[in-house]
Amino acid sequence: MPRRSQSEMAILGGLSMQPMTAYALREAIKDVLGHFWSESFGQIYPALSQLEQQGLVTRSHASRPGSSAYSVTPAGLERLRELLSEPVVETPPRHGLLLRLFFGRILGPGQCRELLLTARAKAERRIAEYEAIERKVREEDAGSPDLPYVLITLSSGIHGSRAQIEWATEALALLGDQTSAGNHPPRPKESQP
Amino acid sequence: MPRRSQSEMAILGGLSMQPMTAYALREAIKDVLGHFWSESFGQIYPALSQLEQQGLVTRSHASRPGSSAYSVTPAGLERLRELLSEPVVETPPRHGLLLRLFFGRILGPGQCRELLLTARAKAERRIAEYEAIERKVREEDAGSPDLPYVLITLSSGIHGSRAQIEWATEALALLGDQTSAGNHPPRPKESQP
DNA sequence: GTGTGCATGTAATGAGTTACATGATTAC
DNA sequence: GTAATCATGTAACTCATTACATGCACAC
Repeated sequence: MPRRSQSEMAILGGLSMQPMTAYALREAIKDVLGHFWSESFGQIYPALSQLEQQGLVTRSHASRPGSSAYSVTPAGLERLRELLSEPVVETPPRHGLLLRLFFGRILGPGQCRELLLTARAKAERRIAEYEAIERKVREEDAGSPDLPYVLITLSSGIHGSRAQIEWATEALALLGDQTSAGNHPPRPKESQP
Repeated sequence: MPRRSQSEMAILGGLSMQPMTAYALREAIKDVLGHFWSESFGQIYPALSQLEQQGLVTRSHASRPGSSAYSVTPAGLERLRELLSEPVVETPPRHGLLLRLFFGRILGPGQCRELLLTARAKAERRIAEYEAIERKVREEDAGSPDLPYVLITLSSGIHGSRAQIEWATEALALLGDQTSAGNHPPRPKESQP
């Protein structure tokens, strides 16, 4: 369960869906897994060489000289299954927005409101993105055995974003939601219902 | 914007609420900010020495010899305000559960279901924790100017967890939920308790 | 012929965790 | 007295990002 093998998992998983070059793999991770995963070049290239040495992937010469497409070997698929079965590694949380709001007394209600409005707007944009992708994959990948799983990860994003919108709205109300730019002193709230 | 200053922010913020030793600060970050922030010893001690050199915190001899409590200087408070105003640093996502589900075809529906059930159970436990903390702070910190901000961060956790429960339930249904271990009928939207 | 995109890789750098070494104090 | 907790600090290590160096191919 070292963190290292998390990258391995993403790489083998990506290649298991479709053989491709390292460059394309990185693009795919950015575009497709982007909402919940990230890998950089500095990870992917060394990891691929290592996977090749272990016989978990093979490189075959692609159309263009100098470029090579990787694909997963049967042993690699076995390894992937193994990795996927390992317990989820929890990454230590680092939620900058919440940290700022926690110290909101220092920052003042005005700036806190701005932070919340921005976060809400972002969440709204994210939902639109997710729904667009959902429509796309439902059409393009109709019938694919991967489709339900792709939909599940998308759904997670949508649920999370919706929750953030509700939360931000509630928090704004708690801070005394005047949507004007004017400076209002923090009116003490009545005891919460 | 450098990530480094994120630790500074957490440290100054923590000390701004109450002067304490480095050890106590770490405990506080673990217990109080734990849901959305983390710092380790290896970060805190060097950062504190640096902050002291910059005159942003001062150490005063505490009750016990060999231990010293830190408190924020006026300059430190100014710096904190500055840091809090800087744009939120987005950390690259690394969501192990979603990665596994995305490759769910490899893992198979059975193991995916298990993952979802575990995630849902965890979210339920988290909600109970948050609600316990909420009751506690409403009582202990009643009237404190920090209270509304603490409640906002707690509320974020509760909303997020509720969303995860709903998502997991939906996903389980999508995968063909035979095991109704723990019945989760759609929760009617209600005003807060 | 030049800019953009595809493609590969290495080096520098920094962030952050963990383990270790050390010792005082408190509780039993 | 001894175990647990409080307390401080450093060193080693891992993980990951970013910048850099390089070059081909294709469109305009």
